[in-house]
Amino acid sequence: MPSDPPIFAFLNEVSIIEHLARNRLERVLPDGLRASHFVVLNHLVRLGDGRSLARIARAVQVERPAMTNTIQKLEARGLVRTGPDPRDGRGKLVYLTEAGRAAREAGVAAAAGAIGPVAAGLTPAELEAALPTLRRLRAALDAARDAEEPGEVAGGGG
Amino acid sequence: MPSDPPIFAFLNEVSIIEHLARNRLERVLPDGLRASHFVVLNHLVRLGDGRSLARIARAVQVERPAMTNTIQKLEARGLVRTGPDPRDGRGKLVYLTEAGRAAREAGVAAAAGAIGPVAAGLTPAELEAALPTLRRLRAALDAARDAEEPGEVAGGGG
DNA sequence: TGCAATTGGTTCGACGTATAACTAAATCAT
DNA sequence: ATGATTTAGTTATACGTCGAACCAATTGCA
Repeated sequence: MPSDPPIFAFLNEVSIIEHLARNRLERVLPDGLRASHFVVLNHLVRLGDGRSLARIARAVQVERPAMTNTIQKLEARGLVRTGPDPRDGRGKLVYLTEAGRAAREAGVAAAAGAIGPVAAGLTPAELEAALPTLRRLRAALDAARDAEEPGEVAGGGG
Repeated sequence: MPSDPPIFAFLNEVSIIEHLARNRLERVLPDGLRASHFVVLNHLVRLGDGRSLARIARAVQVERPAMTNTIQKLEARGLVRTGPDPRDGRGKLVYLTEAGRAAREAGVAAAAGAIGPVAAGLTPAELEAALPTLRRLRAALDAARDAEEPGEVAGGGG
């Protein structure tokens, strides 16, 4: 049964890597911060805060209920604060607090410490060589989502 | 803040691709089969059945309780059957049923139909070019898991 | 202007997975 | 042999995510 087109082998590796990397990341993240929370913090630092839940949800590829949950947790920890959107009565904008920025910095450092050594066997050049393929595949999958809004997608990440 | 080593950008893409691909896969899998269930079916077809839960769990990178749950669901659906391990009184071996093999075939077909077109923009050669990097990174992450058994890892995983 | 369709945020219910803990059986060491 | 350690499978608990449903607000269209 050699029916194993490269795309399947590719996605298989991707899925295992995602799993291992997320587990590893969450093990070192400060204060029990979840990977999904960290991703949101990162997103706000990198792309700017004052964004609505729905916008962030689209960007980091989760459904709105998940983002409601994430933001509630982050707010309970004092890492973000929220306020109404003056331009849209439905909206709710999310802002980073100083603690949030600090947590993000700590998270980045922890991530670097945990992932860096693992990636030591791979050269940056090698990783960068594979990146375009990943980006194209991600873009294709994103576009295939029933032409739902392909919107902005979380930038570089880390 | 250019602190974005390729490894982070890489993992960011990986995590998004995993998410989109899994969602897409589960949307087409027959009978509400979950991706994690499909992975186990696939594993047994490809590498042979008559394996213990723990062995399968290690191979597909989930904890044992998750595998207990998965096998219970698969057994309830009649896709696998289980029996004691004659060589190990603790063990429980998992066997595919005909329905299980059929479900796997249907899943593969569905996956091909759902993923194939998406990957149309990427040439097999391009994907294969990136594969070694993915494999090396996966191996590195796997080895980094505190030297827990790096054991067999699910093969190509189509 | 007024009503339909869409969008934002939330809650509810279902589900998969992780960790911790427990029992049984196998393995190791002395 | 015998007790300590490890491993297999399971259960309990916590938690994050999804899909469906709901209401409020906005947008689109007649």
